[in-house]
Amino acid sequence: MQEKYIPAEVEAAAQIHWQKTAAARAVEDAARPKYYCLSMFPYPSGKLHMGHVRNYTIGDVLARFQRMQGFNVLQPMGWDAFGMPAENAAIANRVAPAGWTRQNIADMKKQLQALGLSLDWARELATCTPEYYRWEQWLFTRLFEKGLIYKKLGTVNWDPVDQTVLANEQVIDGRGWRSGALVEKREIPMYYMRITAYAEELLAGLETLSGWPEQVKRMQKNWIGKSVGVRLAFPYTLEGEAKKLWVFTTRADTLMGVTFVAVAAEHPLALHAARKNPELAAFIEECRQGSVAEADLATMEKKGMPTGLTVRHPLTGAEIPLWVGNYVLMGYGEGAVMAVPAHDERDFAFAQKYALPIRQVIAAEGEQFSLEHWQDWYADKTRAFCVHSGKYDGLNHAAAVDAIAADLEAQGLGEKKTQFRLRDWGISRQRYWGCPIPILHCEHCGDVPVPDDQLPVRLPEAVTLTGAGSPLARMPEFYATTCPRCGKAARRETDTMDTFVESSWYFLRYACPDNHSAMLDERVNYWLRDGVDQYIGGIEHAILHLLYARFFHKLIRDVGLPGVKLPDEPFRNLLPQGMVIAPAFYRDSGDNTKEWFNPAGLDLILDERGRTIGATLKADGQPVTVGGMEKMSKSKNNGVDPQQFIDLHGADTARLFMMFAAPPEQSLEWSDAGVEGASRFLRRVWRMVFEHVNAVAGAGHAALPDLAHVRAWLETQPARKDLRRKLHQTIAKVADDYGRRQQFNTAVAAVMELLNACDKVDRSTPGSPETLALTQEILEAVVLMLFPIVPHIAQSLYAALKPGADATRAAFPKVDESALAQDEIELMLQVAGKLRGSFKVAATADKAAIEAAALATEAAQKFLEGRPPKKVVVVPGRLVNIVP
RNA sequence: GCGCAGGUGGCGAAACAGGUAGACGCACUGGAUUUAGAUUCCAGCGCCGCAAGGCGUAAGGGUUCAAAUCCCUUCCUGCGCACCA
Repeated sequence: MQEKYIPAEVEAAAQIHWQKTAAARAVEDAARPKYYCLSMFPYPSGKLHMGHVRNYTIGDVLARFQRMQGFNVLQPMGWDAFGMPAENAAIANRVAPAGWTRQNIADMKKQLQALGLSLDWARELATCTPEYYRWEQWLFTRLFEKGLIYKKLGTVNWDPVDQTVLANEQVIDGRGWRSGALVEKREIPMYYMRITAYAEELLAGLETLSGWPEQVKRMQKNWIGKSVGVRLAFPYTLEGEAKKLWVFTTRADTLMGVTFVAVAAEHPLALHAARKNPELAAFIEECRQGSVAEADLATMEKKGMPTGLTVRHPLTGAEIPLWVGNYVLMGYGEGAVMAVPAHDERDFAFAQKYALPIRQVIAAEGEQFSLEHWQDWYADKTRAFCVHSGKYDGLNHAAAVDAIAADLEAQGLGEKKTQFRLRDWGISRQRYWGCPIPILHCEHCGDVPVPDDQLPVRLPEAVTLTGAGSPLARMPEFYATTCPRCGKAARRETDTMDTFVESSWYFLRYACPDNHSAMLDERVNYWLRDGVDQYIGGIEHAILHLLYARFFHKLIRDVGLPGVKLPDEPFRNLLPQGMVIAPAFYRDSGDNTKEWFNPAGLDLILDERGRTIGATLKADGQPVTVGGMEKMSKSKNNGVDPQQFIDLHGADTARLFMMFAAPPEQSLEWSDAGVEGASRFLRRVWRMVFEHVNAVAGAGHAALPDLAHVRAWLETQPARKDLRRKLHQTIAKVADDYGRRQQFNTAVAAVMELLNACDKVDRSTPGSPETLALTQEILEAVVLMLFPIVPHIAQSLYAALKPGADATRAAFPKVDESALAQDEIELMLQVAGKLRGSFKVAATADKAAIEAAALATEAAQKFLEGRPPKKVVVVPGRLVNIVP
């Protein structure tokens, strides 16, 4: 064994060994329990970032631990390869998105391999290949025929200068990111997936996901947003014709307090009124400006204008003014809302602004209604009741809703209805680099799904991108075709699918990526028998991706594939991982923008306590401003390049630092000093093994004594007996941290503590065959306990400790229960809840004996001053609290 | 704006079921080894205080024998908001 730890050599050797032995290859084996460990696949942006390293290290730690526990582990990897960055790169660098993406995949694969992840590369897939997306198209046609995909108008961001649809991300302060033009909302036909048809099941399914964090389930529940309310109509007459304006409300009990009704700017009624009202037309035009992002809509100033039209109150028949409001969304519900200013904050602010009447219809016992103090008790459904509401006066919330709904229903003006906040999923994108939507438009037959024998609809790869619309729409060789039903000329759909569609089912395809005749086959039944065992990925995916994937999984289950049986939920356990953050440094550029500097190009100025109080740019020696901790990103230029880092310190150091610095779900602060600590620890373990191996060789014993002999010897060696207890306590703790708690930082800390204890004892007594045997037991366990996190160095050290042994095939160390037994334990002594000392009792002592021992302590005597205690609380195994 | 998290020494964090606050690591200080540096080793390290002791988990209040942990109010930070992935 070499004295010096050289990560590059150790890691290369281990990786070659794993490759030769196909250590990570996953093969179906009905006789063995499986463990499917899945990390969210990356977008091939070109370079791995630290968020990836963290994500995949967590996955690898769990995969390796579960292998040591005897499971048949599948840990696959692939590429979420369609998306906008490839198009942006294509425009900027005049390279085709396909080639750019493939090169990035090749580069990133090398980086992933350098990390020593135990991935089964034989199952690698990329979503931009026809072998993958053809099945997505195939499924699309099935869903289209079942009515689970349909067409309707949807609102998008339109850049009037670049003549293109923009993603929300491309709209900055209401303007197009390239053109700077004011963005407009525009309605275009799009295909939608009927996720609302699964709303109930998606909601109910959350209850079965015991392996998901409550936080994520709550977010999904609120996102689905089931509410029971009343759909009701305000009748009106337009050009002599009787019509109804429908709205939905969860507070029908406030119906008598309605003082106006508001519709969206795009609502037909608003457009009708605007024809004769130029001022209103101008306002509607103004409402068209800005992005469609909900956060923008919700934070903008609420504005409105009367249409001059009125609707009638459904119960009283009173005339109610109809307004246009910029906060009412056309694509949401009915595109109209009833307003009760007295009992809704947003309506209240709107009414104040435009001097609209405010009418109290809810009161509570002992509460005075005022415009400042009604929110406090309005929502308190146990106390509030109707007032100024005619026959409904005195009814509480539920009774009033029932009565009002019944009266509305009798007149055909409303009914109780369950509504979801969840909206159907618009999947059409007017972009090139995505999966083509397999639809043909025929003048005679309408929208016709592409027949199976014409699938896949291949995305042409030789294209020129201009930034204005999709090149597919300019390629007759792509879109010109004939209708499979009538044989006449037809036009192929040129929109592509939302890339969320590809990422909604890739985890199923890993089971059988080589099947060219079916989407999935019976291998799925093995790997997904009860779903993916562990899914790991960024918390930012808590709602959208995870909800879409759950939905898609159920769609595939219900379409039914021959020989395939899917569980109801795809992901049994979910571990959402926090971000990697680092300090960001900048200079103000004067024009309200900031120039960000990478820490690699800076000299940091530290105060006497080691805090960063300033920094200068190496290039010019001038100061830069120290910003806060930010997510590592291109825009803040605060990223650390994983590859450079691995070249410098090794993959194991990177993995150890990432696992030790914070628990997986928390954000992780990058720190060069912390990395130094991780590196130091690995050198220390290496040195301890080196010294031990040399000591064993130098002692020249024929063989180290066996366990029975060592146990007997320990009875005469209390310090070493304690050390062996500590070893087995540590094994129990580390196994629990890996398996149940998934807290790797405390697992590492426990091993460090064990080594600290080991060092202390060792120095106090000389070596002997028994000592060496105990140290051997400890070091073997330490190396195996660390193996999931730092597999390369552990591979080397295990072979050094046990020549010929392969750590990759080793089982996780077992706890020796007999080593855990303890004769005497220490308890804390509290007086009036304050810690005043401690005392020892026999481990078998009962409550009475513990209490007696506590009262006999000097500290207790001092505080009691001879008086009997008022109360004594005994918590066995922990403490005694004496209340004098 | 709405939804969901989080806030503990100089720093990253630990405290798992309401029961020893600060494990483990970093930084720092003192010492040893070394030609020097790096490395390594030993000791110290929440705040105030000579000490006894007191105070201390964002702020304020409450429940309890006992609160970082439970409840209420406020403040701050992060994530998501449907076309970034």
